Amino acid sequence: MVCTANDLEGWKDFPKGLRVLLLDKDTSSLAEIRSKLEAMDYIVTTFCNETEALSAFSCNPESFHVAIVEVNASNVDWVFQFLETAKDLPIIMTSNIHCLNTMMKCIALGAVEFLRKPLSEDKLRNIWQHVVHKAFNTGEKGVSESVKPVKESIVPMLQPKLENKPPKCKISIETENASRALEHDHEQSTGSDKYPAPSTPQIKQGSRLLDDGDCQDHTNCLSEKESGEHDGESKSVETTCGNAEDTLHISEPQMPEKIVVKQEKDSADVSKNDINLSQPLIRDSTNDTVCATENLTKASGLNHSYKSSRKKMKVDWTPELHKKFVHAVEQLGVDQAIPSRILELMKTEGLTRHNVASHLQKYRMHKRHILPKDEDRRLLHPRDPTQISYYPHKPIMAFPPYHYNNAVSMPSIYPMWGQPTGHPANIQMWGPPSYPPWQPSESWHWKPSYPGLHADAWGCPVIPQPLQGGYSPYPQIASGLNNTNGVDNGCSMPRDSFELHLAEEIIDKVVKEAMSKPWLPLPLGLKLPSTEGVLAELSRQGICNIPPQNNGPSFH
DNA sequence: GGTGTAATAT
DNA sequence: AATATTACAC
Repeated sequence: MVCTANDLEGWKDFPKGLRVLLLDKDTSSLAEIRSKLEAMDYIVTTFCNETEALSAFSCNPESFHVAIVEVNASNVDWVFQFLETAKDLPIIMTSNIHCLNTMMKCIALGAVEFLRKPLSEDKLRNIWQHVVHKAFNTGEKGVSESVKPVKESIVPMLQPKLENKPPKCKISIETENASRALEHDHEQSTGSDKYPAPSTPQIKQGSRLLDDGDCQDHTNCLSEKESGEHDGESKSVETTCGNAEDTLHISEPQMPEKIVVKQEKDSADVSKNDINLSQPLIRDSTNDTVCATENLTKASGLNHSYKSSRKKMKVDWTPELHKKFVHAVEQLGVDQAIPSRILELMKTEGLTRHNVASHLQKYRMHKRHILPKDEDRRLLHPRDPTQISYYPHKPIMAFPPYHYNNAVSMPSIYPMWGQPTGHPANIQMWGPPSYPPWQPSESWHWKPSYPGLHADAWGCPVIPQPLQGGYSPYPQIASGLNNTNGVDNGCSMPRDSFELHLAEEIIDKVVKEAMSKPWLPLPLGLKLPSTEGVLAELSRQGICNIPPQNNGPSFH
């Protein structure tokens, strides 16, 4: 075959660079089509002469991924011959004439589509789909092992439309148009349900032979509305991939990461073989069917359930996906980390801006709730773990410092998760991997370990607690001093951690100085706890009477 | 129309 | 509980 599934796997900007053989007697038509194709970044080789075209193809069949061949009264025989010769090449016929017999014969001989002139840009844009179709439907030898299950799943996906026998969706792989075609069919209830979109992978070409010959009707189901970005992303995963380049989803690292749709219940029903669990997951909260796909996924291949199945896909923010997210945020920097940009960087199929926004919101909230405290503590607490630790059970520096105006490269400090082989439930995805798992609720809504202590209300250390366990408020230190889990977190400190270390020592000195000499003004950077905070805290601890003179350290 | 946030729904 | 959705302000 000219283009195999394996070829497509490494094709990053697909369908850009698609090599098109274009044959047309009419030079003006030729030029017009060529310019349209080239505008789509297709590589076009034009021919006015059949012989030249044939010889060019014969000399190097690999030069072309797809052909667009004009049929006219004079070259019909040649066309038939060409179709026989180039069976593996997806050949699209075009013509001004409208002879059903000719069309049927072309199709029967393997032409993938018959387009009536003039060719619209949409029609031309979607010629890549035939390449994909051929790549995936050219016989077992031409299909890579990894793709076979996917390919096999396509048939039951599409067959119900023809045979009215609803299968259970396990995996689907589809092109943009395939899903859009379904959507189109469903929403518009056109009478063409029997036929898959002509520009999409099809079960059998014979179905097209049943057509009345009006290619226009089913030539291209990608309407303008569909090809444009419409605001369906919040409701449908499928609709988020706006352009063709983004919509070829073949299992391949270079391709944008795919998302798996799974059902929350009944997951046992799902063929485990069909699901790549390392992929991000999207759960269809509507019908709870797990569907894994190499690309856009929907929970059911059934037309009747399509609408419901495409309602709400919950994104499962797996560690990998979250890592990707974090990486994107880091790349952009805090200032630039907005949902749309993050989404771009993440290059994750099926993920919508809304998904990212939602996650970003959560992410920011978490940072905001956790980190300011950390920052405060970092500023105000002695570093020496032998001295003070209010949070003996929790590594409060689960996150690196978060600066709104100066992004810190988190992964460089704390490689997020770092559990490539899945994510046990107890892994705290928002924290570094080298700490004992927290209860998620604790990580989200930090509460002091000791109910009596409200460190938030206290701007400075006032009630020293003996250090328990090996944890310090400063994970680097804790793990460096007491590396209980074998992860060398302390050594993974970034280059500037040395400066950080020095800064902390200085701060320690300042804090100690301030505590030992409470009569002196507080140095910059240290602030007093509010009176309300002090009183509230004292009252929480059952201290209602404040003696005129305090023993021990005091800021008053 | 995108973004951020909080509240609310699923 | 996690995520999506919504409403609102900017």
